[in-house]
Amino acid sequence: MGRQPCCDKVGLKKGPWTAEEDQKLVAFLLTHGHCCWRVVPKLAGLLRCGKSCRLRWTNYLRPDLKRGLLSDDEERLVIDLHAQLGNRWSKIAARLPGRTDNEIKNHWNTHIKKKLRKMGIDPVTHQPLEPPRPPPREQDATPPPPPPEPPEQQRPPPPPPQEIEESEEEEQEPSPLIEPHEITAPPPAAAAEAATSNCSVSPASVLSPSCSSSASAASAVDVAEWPEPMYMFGMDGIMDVGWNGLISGAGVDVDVDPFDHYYHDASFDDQDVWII
DNA sequence: AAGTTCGTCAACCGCCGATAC
DNA sequence: AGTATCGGCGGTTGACGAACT
Repeated sequence: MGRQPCCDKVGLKKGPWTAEEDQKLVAFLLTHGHCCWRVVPKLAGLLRCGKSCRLRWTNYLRPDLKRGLLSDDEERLVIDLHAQLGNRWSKIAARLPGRTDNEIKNHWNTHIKKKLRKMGIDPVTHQPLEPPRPPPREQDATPPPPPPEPPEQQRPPPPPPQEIEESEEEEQEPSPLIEPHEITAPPPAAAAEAATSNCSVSPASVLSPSCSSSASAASAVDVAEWPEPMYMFGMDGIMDVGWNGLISGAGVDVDVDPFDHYYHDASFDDQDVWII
């Protein structure tokens, strides 16, 4: 006897999220934290799969996310890490605070790959590209060893010059290019947005590290009791208003840095970086 | 101005390891 | 011990806007 299914996938909405759905999800997670994703959509009043909620939250709604293009420093770091880790985007993302694996993966595929190729570097092996060869003649059909760009998933990551140690005690954590304090004081691009946000909130329930039903029950603001302002702005509003506004709108006590819990336990080691 | 192509990125899909039952 | 689900990951898709013809 296993667990209950995540979702029956019947009658569940797919596709782009609406502002209202975002608001519901954000409000719910900020007040309750996520106990287990399977029940989040139900409790939040969403016709979404829990998986979809998790994805939306981690890739778009998380309050600590930086928006916009990666800086040059971040880009360099991504390239460095990719050379060592290969396509392990989550590991790479764990070392870039405020960035998601999806974002990095997209940026890699759309920007960095091209850049590296232009520079004559193979984005897969990080070695200089071979000079273009004349097309093989028809008769010698035996394909030349390594094809220009074999499917990446079939290749192991390039042999790391020095494999990044992932164990906690041994890991020589390169001090992240972006220090935690820089997240609370985001880069110029985000500064204006952040200016409206003193980031002085942390719903205790959001801090609950795991499925502590007591925490969510004790501090829970019943979904039905969400304050009206929660619904007074659209998704753009969420970003514009800033998290102060969003959180205060959610009726949550505001006396702690809302982002603290994200880096408080950050080891930049594994997926456990983002403790909610 | 209209049509086409290209680039970007949010979201989905399917797989896998961990874990609850 | 075995089974089924959860949560997370990486790959892929498709919608949309920008650039180009």
